[in-house]
Amino acid sequence: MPAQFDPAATEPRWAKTWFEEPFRADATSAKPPFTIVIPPPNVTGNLHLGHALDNTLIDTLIRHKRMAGYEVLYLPGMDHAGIATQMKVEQGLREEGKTRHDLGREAFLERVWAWKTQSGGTILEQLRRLGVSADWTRERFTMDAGLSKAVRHQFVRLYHEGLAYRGERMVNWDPVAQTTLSDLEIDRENRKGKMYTVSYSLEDSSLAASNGAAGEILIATVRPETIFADQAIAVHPEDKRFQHLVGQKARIPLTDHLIPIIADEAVEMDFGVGALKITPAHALTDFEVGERHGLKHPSVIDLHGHLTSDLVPEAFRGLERFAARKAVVAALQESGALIQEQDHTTAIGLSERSKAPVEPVISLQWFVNVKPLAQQALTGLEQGEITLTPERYTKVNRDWLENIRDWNISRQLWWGHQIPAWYDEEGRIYVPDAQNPDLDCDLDPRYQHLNLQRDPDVFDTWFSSNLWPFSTLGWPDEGNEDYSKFYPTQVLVTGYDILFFWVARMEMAGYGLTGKPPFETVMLHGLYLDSKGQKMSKSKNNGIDPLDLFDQYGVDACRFAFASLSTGGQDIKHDPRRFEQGRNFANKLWNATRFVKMRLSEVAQDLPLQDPFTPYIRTAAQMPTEASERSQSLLLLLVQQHQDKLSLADRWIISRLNAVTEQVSADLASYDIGAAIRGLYAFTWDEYCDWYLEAAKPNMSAQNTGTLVTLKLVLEHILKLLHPFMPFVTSELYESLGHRRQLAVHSWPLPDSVLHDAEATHAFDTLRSAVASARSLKNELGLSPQDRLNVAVLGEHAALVQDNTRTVEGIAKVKLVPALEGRTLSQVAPGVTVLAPLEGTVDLADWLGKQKKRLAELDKQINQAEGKLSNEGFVARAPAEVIEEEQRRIKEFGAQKERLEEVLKQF
RNA sequence: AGAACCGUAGCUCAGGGGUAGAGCACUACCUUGACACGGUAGGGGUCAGGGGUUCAAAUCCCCUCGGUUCUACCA
Repeated sequence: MPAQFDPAATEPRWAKTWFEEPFRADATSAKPPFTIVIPPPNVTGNLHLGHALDNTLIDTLIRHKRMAGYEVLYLPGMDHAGIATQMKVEQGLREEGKTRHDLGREAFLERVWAWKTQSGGTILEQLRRLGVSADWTRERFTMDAGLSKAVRHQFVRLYHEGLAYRGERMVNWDPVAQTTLSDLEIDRENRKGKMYTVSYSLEDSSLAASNGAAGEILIATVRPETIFADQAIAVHPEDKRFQHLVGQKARIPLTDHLIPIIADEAVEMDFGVGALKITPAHALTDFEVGERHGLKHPSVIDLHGHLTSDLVPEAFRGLERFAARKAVVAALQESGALIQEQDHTTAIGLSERSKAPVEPVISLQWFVNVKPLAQQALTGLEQGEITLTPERYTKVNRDWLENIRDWNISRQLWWGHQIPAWYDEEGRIYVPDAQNPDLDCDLDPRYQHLNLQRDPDVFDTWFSSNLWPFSTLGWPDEGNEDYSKFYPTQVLVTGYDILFFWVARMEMAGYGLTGKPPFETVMLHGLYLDSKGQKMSKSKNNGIDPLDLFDQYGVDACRFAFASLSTGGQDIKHDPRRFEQGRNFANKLWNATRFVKMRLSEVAQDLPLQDPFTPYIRTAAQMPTEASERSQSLLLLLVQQHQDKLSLADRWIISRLNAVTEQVSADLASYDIGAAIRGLYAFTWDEYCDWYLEAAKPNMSAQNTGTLVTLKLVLEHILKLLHPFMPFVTSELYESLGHRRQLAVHSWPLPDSVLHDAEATHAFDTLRSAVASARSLKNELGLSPQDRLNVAVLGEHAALVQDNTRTVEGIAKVKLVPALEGRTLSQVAPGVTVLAPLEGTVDLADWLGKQKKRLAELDKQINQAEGKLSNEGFVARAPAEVIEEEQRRIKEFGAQKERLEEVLKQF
């Protein structure tokens, strides 16, 4: 066994095993289900740290539950990412000098599928490196037949319930991708621009607005190129400056068009010049104002972002919107209508995919009225059917469901689920019957006399990923085994940044279509930020590739870092030191095992150290009830069989292990994965390796069967507890200890109060104090570790130390003697004072300084405790345990103080 | 404009009414038969500031300052 753990030599074999012989979920099992569906990444995507974090947390929960005896399903898959995928394939076509229209819809889609088969989905391969224990036989894709059927059923149902409708509304248009977008596919970005003050002349030149000269009214705008589509000028109804002008008319500059001046509450009096132009076709708020005032909404910008329409003076027609802005500004300036131009920062909406500024347009699209669906989800949330952790996100979830707007679900793309709606020559809509949703209307015998054309558009990708928790399990076939067994799912793990669009939509779809919550618990984690605390983005080029981290530190180390950095949904700032810590920890574990194996093979070849329950695998009938588990507890068995042969250290580590087992299980139950791994790290390193292994060293002859068995079983127990977090190294080590079945299918240890041993814990703590004191003295005396120093022990627990002479001498590398002659250097600790002969070159002043500091500290603690106890309120109101603790502290610190003063008398 | 989170050792972060913690960094010593990706002994903090509640506040409440994020946006 090499002296260093080499992840590269270990990981590929296990990753391959877990992919080729996946952990298949058995829908017919009698075990209780535990289901997590992966948040499906884009088929175009690469693994980023968010995915790695998600899936580390998921796999940790999953591996734990599998070991704990649940029928576990971890369902992997991807979504088809409508726009992203289509743009990717179109990019390829462009390089061949073609467009998708050259191929036609059918050939284009064949090409997309070919791309998907060949180069899509690398992300799932990357995920395998992470060691996820997914059921790869159940991998799903949102464009699969089954999931497509689910989408179709969803639409048909919503249509017949009156919730899906077609209408003319203002939508977000991506002029590059040539499709509508939902609000959530838009990134807001603050950009520097200009705000223009423009003069509109009043029809009645005898009037004046107080913000301009006679005969004019000034308005402010950032989009002067849209003035040709203006339908009104709006002012606030209570704005005294303009009240006399309401109902009057003004002329759009560069044209002869007159528009009314209206009053609307949406206007902010204090902003700009107090008046603004209303352009209902080109801004959402303007559209809403227009609706209130019965304005028309002519458009002057076409779907490619060019100025068009008879309303536009010929000079500007055909200009691209940003070129048009320059031209219009120049013309306004020339005509004297441009009064002012000032710098102004506006939040501009950019298409998430094409990065083009989004153009609000009025268009005929399919929408879903989500209010009733949101209401059902809200009710479920209120009733606690879904729990969010951290709990504070419940409010965010609720706010989102309460304020949700109608959802534009149609996209002008080819890649996606084509909308199952047909139109006749008069534009009437035909949608399949609710009873027979799979029958296309143009194949429906009832409609053969009509010339039906199918809607060419496809659904928003979210209109399929909202079904993911149940479409992947066979819905709409609710009699399906998988659906019956594994739905609703238990946990959803994702970043809080997509609480809004994905989580809320799954909740609505779950309640609306299955009548059940899609998941019981939503576990939200924070964003993974770069080391400066900034969000990673392509534009900033500050992304960190998890695959590089895997290479550099090993996957277990990365999983350790992800797990230990994740606390309470806080954002995670990248810190390489945490990955080093994980790497070092994996190595520590490796070497602890190496040590145990070496010693056991030297000393104990004949000992019956085989785990008596290997290959014991818990079956359905043996669900972990407390009673059945007890009889199976290896540690309990160990304690029973070797009771007389256990050393103090053995008893101590078993008691501590039991406490840690209990704590880790509790942490996992409350989804506090960070606390769980931090606790395991501390126990493994600081207690098992630093103290127990050292204490065991002098006790490892063949007669010490208690220690030899403890050594091995505690190690195996640690490997089990760590397995969900660091599956590679633990599987490898467990196997190397002689187990034939892989660690992942062994059972999760349960704590047992019988193993709690307070006496051993206190006693061993005293030994630790004695050892630490002896080491400290050796340090003061400038001795090297191998020098055997004679030390004597005084104090309340001196006898205990003497009873464990071999252990203390072995760990501290000292020689315990009954007493010392002459001057001594001493170290006072709880329960014991350790003395060493004062010889050689010692910096006495330094040592005395430290002792005085220590004395002052003791005094401070004693005074604090006495202060509390002399406070009547404290004695009257504090709990009895707290009062006893203070009394104990006075006694303990008092004893130490006494001993310390005794020691200092010599000087 | 609303909402939430954060401010603890030099750095990155745990803790979350009753004794201030970890990793890294720092100082000194140690290549001792598991591990230098290691070991031992140390140094280092008025828990952002101010009020309040309480017998007791780093922890709960309020305010201020600083930082971050989300949502909505003002032409």
